Amino acid sequence: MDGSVKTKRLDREQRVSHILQAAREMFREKGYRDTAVADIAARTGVVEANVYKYFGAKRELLLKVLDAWYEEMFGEYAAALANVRGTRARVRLLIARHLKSIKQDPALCRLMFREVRSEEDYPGSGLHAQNRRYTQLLVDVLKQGADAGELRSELPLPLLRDMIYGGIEHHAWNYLCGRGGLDAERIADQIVAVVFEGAAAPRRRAA
Amino acid sequence: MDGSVKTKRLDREQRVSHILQAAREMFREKGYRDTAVADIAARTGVVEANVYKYFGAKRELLLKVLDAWYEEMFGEYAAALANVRGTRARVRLLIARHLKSIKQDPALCRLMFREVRSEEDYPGSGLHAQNRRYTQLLVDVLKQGADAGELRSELPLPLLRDMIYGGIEHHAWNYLCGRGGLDAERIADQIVAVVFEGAAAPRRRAA
Amino acid sequence: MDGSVKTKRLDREQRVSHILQAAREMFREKGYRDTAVADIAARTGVVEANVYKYFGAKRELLLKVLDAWYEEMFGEYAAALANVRGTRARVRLLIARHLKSIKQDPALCRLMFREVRSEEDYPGSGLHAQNRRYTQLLVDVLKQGADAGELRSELPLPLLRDMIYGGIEHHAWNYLCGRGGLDAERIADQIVAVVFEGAAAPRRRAA
Amino acid sequence: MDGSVKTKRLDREQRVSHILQAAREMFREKGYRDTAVADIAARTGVVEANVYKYFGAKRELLLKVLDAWYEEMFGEYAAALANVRGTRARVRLLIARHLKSIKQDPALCRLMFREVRSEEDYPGSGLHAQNRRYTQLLVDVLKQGADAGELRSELPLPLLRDMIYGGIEHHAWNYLCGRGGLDAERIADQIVAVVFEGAAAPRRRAA
DNA sequence: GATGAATGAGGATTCATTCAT
DNA sequence: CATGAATGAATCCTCATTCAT
Repeated sequence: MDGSVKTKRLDREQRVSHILQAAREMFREKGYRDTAVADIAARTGVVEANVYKYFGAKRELLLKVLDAWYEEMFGEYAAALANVRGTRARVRLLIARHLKSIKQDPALCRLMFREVRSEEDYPGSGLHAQNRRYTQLLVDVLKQGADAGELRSELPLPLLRDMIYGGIEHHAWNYLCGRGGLDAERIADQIVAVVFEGAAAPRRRAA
Repeated sequence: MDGSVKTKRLDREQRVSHILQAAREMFREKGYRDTAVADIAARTGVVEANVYKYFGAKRELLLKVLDAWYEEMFGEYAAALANVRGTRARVRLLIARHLKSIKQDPALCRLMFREVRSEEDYPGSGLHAQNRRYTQLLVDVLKQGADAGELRSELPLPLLRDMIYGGIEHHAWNYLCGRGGLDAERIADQIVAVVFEGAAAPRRRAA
Repeated sequence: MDGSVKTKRLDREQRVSHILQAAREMFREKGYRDTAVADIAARTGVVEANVYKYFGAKRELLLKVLDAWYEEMFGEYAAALANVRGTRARVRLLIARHLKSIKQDPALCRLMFREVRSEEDYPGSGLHAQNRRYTQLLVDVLKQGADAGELRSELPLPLLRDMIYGGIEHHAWNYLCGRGGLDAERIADQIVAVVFEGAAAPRRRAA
Repeated sequence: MDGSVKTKRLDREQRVSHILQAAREMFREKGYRDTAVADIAARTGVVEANVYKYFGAKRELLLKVLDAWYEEMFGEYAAALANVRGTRARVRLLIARHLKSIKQDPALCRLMFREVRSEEDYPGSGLHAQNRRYTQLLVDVLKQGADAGELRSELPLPLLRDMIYGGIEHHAWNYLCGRGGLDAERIADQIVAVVFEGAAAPRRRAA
């Protein structure tokens, strides 16, 4: 008797998962605006109204798709971080990983900028929280670095985070728009260098 | 006897200017998508078709509005720059100015991100060129700093530019979305500090 | 209490049929260009978007309407043909029938000329095929006549078909444009006479 | 003093002629509907309102363009006809000429069918008269043939005319729509043969 | 006679979303 | 739970034509 219930549950979960998968593909291929709910329903093999059964609105689909994406990334990064020591190496890891994520799925990345981050419903949303958790990884690493004396203690960490992620995004923009390449390793090195050493020419030691 | 106002006959230049003004206001108030061309026409006091006479498409209006905005900013910044010496001070000037521009007209700023930068017609457009000219101001200052020996010579200048502008945008995002404040001076100081000194704790002098 | 009538829920087939019917009527009454899709929707008792649900574009409606028309005519003619023997009588039948169709529904006839036949999407369309099938009836009859020795064997059948149908249309044009009458029987006789005997005066037998 | 007047006159005529020329070209290239009055004005090098100075409406331009076309053709055909004797040869001349005109300027030919002949303002228009004068050439030739005893006397001449011109148009349709070729001489021969000898197999003389 | 600014009206199409069955 | 019929609202853009200067 409960077997059937469990089966039902699985069905529902699978259905939701299928729809999300279809949505992710379509959004990737055609973008958010150019994807009709009907398209997603069709690809999933269900009817439009069915999509609304599981997701209240088209936008929710978008949010859920990106949420899942962050979930994946977060898990991977956190795991990778566990194996690396030294603030500099850890920062570099997160930067390189972020760049690689952009390379691997630029379409989803664009969705974040184009369709989500600018919208009014983003701040406070679950996706926003997810995003914070994601970038918080970097802040934590920086914090640990500061605590360990590897970084200046008075640094405005959130600003540093913004300069890193913002810089990456700014820099990757052309790539995201389908133009040019993206050499993750090299850029990661350069960012780390700027962040740690700064741009100022070293003072002559003596006199 | 009725309330209708006969549209005054203006020459092309004036009419174009009026339409642009109205568009700027409407876009600011309601955003791009939620502004109908008819709205702009109404505010200008002309008929919709008249708008299309001078601007081939709604999107062109958006581009022209932002173009004019950059034009204004560029002129101001370049002028201000002429009065300041020292790389650090000059960089700080541009950062603070940029932050203030964001504070002053966050709506136009959002338009750039939401509606323009992500779109396919942006790269290669006149607005893109305008934007490059704008950010190039900073690159030039950095370049001069490097030439003068104030900055490391091997710095990847474009990346530095991206970290600064990207960092600013990332950091200002909440403000842009109508949340929180923006202390331009303080942030400018912090960014300059990070950029010039870097985040690494200074090495102990001795052994 | 208001006059609005709740649209009855119909299944796809019926709805499509109703829309087609309404389109046929409107096109007949006001012509293609002067009929708005909204008009058709209103007459059908549904909303505009509903029309687009079943017909991708206004033009598709036109094509479908005419397709149905040809379908009707083809069935009737083919049936009638089965009961008549002799090439001359069979040819005459098709000519008279065609003339009568023109008389009966000149508006649809005009639609073919004004809106369809001249357009680029016509050749190769389903309607084109339908039209060929229709006129092929005549070619087949002529072919049988030639095989039976009633017609010259070397006749260019397609040209003959064109002279007959083209002649009919040319001749009926005034009627189609709402001027003058159309005596189908008499014209059919005349055409048949010209086609079979030709215009040349019979050679004097002797000498 | 009257010299200046004459100059003015010439100016006006030239202006009209230029506009007509431009209209003819544009209509040929882009069709009637897809040509804006502004296009014609631009090509002529004048302002839109100027076109309206000389032609009351866009449609008048179309009519005038085609009128001039018929004028040219009529002159040529009438002249050519003067040198040919024999009804059959004369009929064949007109047919071949008509086919060649179609070949030479299919675009203008299409304009007649698509935009003019089907419209309500055509019957009774000057262009209609022009067209009648043009086709009347053939009727006159046939009439002369009948009077001379070369053709049956009881023939319905207008119908014969319609079968010939209608047949030609029907037959040339594919060519007019940009598909296939058009062998004027061969088709002319075939039409003449059908018209004069008819389609019926010659009766066996004897028994 | 020319200019060019301004108009007015029209019309197809798209989609997210709901609701009766 | 699934279906799919129905909706409603929104908007860009085109163009022939007129009229003040």
